[in-house]
Amino acid sequence: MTTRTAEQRRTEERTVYDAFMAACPTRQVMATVGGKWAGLLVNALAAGPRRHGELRAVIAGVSQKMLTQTLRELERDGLVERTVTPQVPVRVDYELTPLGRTLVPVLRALKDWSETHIEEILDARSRFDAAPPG
Amino acid sequence: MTTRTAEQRRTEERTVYDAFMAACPTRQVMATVGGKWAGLLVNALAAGPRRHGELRAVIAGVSQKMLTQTLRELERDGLVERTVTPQVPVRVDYELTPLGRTLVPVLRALKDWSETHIEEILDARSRFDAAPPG
DNA sequence: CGGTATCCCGGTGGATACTG
DNA sequence: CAGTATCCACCGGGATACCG
Repeated sequence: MTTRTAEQRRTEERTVYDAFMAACPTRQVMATVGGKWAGLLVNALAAGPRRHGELRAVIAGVSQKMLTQTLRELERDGLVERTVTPQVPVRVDYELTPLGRTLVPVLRALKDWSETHIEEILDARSRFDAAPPG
Repeated sequence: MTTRTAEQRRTEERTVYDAFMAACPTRQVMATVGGKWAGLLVNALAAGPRRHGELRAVIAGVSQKMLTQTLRELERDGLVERTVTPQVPVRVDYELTPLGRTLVPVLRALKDWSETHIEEILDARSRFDAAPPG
């Protein structure tokens, strides 16, 4: 039988979708920016260049592993530039690239929306969680 | 000795940070909206009410588990309203709430930024990945 | 048709220790 | 000070099967 089963068709559709999703610009951006620390980092760097250690202090709570990792991702995407000054001990500065700076307003819009509506959301959650179980 | 060790201090700081992060509106919003499907879902619902099955078709690739799960989260946050019409078989419609609709422009801004700059990002990645290993 | 319940895998991200 | 290397716990999310 040449007819595909429902399973086969779904798997096929999913493959197609995967390709589509992988190409989706928004998802690709979210993969980097949607991370736990990326947003905070871009925000912190919006004020100007910062050293690794300064960021650790400002972001408070981030492990140096995640800090380095997130900075690498942002650097890879061309949002942040890493500058090494060879001295002892070595000095490393991070700053937003022009591309990175164009992202700041977008993130701030998201932040503004969040701060404006967080109460409504929290209220909605309370109501939802208190909803009759039947 | 009443003096705290460095470990203790760091753990303490992290606890404080945790409380702070947990309260951060942006992070709370991202927890819901940053999900793999939430954005696409809000976008799909921006055009009007849709049934569960319709969404499965439109979003193409989402499992019904994730669809239901994501819709629940959005409903819990008051962004989506779920309407059950008791008939056989039962009919369920989803639509954006007024609050949910205010999120649409913000998401679109993010989408626009992504589509505008995705090429630059992709280029940056290529350059970064091709960078001299030394 | 819409939803729930399980099981399971992989990625994210935290702790810790070590290098230059 | 900045970064790398492990190890590991947790959770998002996919597959599958079953309910109303």
